[in-house]
Amino acid sequence: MEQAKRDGILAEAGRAFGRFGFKKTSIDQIAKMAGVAKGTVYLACQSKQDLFYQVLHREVRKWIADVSTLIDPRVPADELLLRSSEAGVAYLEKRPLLKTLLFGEAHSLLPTWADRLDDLRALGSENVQQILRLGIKQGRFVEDLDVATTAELLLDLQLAYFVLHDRPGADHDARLARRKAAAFSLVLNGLRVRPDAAGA
Amino acid sequence: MEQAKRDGILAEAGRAFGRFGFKKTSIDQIAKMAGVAKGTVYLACQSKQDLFYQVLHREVRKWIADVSTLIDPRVPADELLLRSSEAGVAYLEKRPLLKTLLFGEAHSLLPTWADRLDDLRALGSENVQQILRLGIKQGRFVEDLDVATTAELLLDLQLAYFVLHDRPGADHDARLARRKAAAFSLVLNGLRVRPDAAGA
DNA sequence: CGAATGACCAAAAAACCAAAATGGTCATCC
DNA sequence: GGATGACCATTTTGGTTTTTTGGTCATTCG
Repeated sequence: MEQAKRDGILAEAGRAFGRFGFKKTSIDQIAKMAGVAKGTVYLACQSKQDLFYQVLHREVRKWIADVSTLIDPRVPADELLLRSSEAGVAYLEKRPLLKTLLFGEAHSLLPTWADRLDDLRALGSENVQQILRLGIKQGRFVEDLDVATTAELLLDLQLAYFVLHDRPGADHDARLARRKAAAFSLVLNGLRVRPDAAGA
Repeated sequence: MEQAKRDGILAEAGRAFGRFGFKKTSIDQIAKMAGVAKGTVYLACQSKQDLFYQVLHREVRKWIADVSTLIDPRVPADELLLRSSEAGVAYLEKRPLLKTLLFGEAHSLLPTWADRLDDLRALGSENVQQILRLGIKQGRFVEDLDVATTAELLLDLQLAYFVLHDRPGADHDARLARRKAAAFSLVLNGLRVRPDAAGA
């Protein structure tokens, strides 16, 4: 199938899933939105689930691409970690598709889903890995670091934290700021090679 | 109302909520299990929600009490943090009531619920706070630490992590171990005053 | 007299079922 | 040969009735 048509279908599917969620979106609907017949949609995917996954996969790739533009080897890795974290969250805010789909429905789907989510997570942690490696090269982060594991950890914390604390409230912003500060203090000081005398 | 009767009602309510969840448990059922009439249950609580909250509150207190037995001022606070974290998770495994109720249903209840959950969380973070303060007194943790915020942070991370990763899988244990190691390396190195030359 | 009871009520949930919609296929057509 | 949409088995929906439930309170009991 022609790439342009595939792109169109995936784009419309993304719009639909984003607006109505997985369950409330029908293939007929997507087909109509994309201006093709239902059978054609099934030339671009194996099943509705697969379609959903393809959409998420694209979205995560875009996310990574967006955030990775920040990575400048001349900037200290600590600073990059902070920036990329904020950019990542901002991106999630700006494009609710990922947030909604990743956290809202993804959990309650097929058993195979967990594995695919892991794939997405691994993909999403690539940026953090890059920064970690940069930090090691810069001599700012400890050398004996399980980069892959630590990157996934940081990503999860970022996501978990984001989800855990987006409920509204009066002193919400102040508390969130305190928490962010505490978290970064913890994480960064742990990463720094050796904050002897001068640094603090 | 007599304390023993109140205890009995709360105990049965806990059993019922733990087995069937909040929605699928009826007051009639609890009353029957506790061997009292329905009206009597309402002498021990204001509403079903209140009853649920009282049960959770007790459970959290027991949890704290259980874990706090570990806190021995002669033990290095780093070690205590590790132990209490593992004990806390073990406790959750052993008594699924808390886990189920805190993560399963608590989120989707009344708007007021969020506040009460915060209360419970604050309560649950007391142990961690104690350890943090001990660590500062021992000269092992940095002095300028937002103890309350950091404690809640650590507790949340512990819980979030636990929930996020209890899905089964082949290499589950190995991955979890790696992640735990990475997390503790991050957190502890961040907390330590100054890991100069000797420590590493 | 105060603590405990259970019949009672409005409101919510479950049970039921017919009608509509949905995921997925495939013979047919351009 | 890539695209189509009528077609089918299975779900989901909408509306209705029946049952259960949270909560109350006049009455009873110790």
